[in-house]
Amino acid sequence: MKNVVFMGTPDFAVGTLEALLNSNYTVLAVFTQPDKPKGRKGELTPPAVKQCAVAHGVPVYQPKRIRDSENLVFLRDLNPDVIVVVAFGQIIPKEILELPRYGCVNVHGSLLPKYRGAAPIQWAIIDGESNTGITTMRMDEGVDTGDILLQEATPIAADETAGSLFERLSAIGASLLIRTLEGLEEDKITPIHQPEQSPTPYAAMLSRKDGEVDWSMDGHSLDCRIRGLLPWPGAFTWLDGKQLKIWSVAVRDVMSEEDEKALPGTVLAAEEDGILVKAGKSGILIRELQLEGKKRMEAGAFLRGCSIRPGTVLGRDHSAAEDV
RNA sequence: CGCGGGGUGGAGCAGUUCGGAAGCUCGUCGGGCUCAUAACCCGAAGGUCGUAGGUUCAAAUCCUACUCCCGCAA
Repeated sequence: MKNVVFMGTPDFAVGTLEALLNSNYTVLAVFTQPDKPKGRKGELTPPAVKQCAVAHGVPVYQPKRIRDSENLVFLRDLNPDVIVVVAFGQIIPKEILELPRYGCVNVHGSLLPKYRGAAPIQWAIIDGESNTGITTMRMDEGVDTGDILLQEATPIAADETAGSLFERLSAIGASLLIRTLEGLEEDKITPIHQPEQSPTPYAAMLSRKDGEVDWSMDGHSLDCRIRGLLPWPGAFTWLDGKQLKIWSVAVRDVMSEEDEKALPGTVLAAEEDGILVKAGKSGILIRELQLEGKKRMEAGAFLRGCSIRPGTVLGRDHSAAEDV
């Protein structure tokens, strides 16, 4: 086995592509998503994988629909021994899956069958899992349901964010893929069939809306959720009708009797080390935040310029009533 | 030309509506109180008010252009 076609799109896939480029395998071509408008000005930006491929002089193809028959014809001509797919972002049709001799190998950011779907890394943190990992699998027609080839686990730290976990898993994925290809070649891997049902809900892609904080959730769950949402889409709530982004929190369980009665989202205290907010039946200390139009800053700095009285209620439903 | 907020000593902000002495909460430095302190009291330093131009007797404030940062939308 020598010739590889790579399909991938975001940062997460770049590590694996680089590992392939630095290996004995030959990357015939790279498939990635079309350039998309990005940022405040909507400038057309190429995906991270494209930038990497271009830098290494590998031919890049950006079909809008991988299903279109011309792609199948083209791939047939390339005749790769294997197609490596990492966070590509399009469903690959059966005809392509069956094309290469060794099939299509996918690098997935969870320990399958857990967390099938587009955002496995984030959801593992949101659910408060104590560990997760990388799975390489031979793709079939289902989403992340193919036979498992190799797995490597990594613990989820107490202060883990999706961003930090992404970085780590990206590196693990790169090395695990190379080992997987070598293992396949030497016929040393026994594929393991996945159970029909995943033990976890489908890990759907996150959107900005998922970032709105539900203060009725208890402190620990909220902490996990906020960390799972960082750095994108991020968690936010509302203060006086303005959006307030939350960057860093700590769970606080100890509450006075009076605090027990407070509504979820109520500010219980605002001090140098943070803003204590009622969350579910416990509390959350907001340590780093960012008000709409302002920069990210620590709670102490924020309070020096903008005082928040205890009793203020954060959230959409209360911001309107605040003015009364 | 997508919508909106902002740039004021080292940090975070007020002041701009209605032009007329540069303020607030901290930090820093010096002194005092104290067994002691990040606590308290007294004092000091530190700012071309994003840049350039314009109006005016007078501009942080009004007008024009530019620039940088941020929230939303995609």
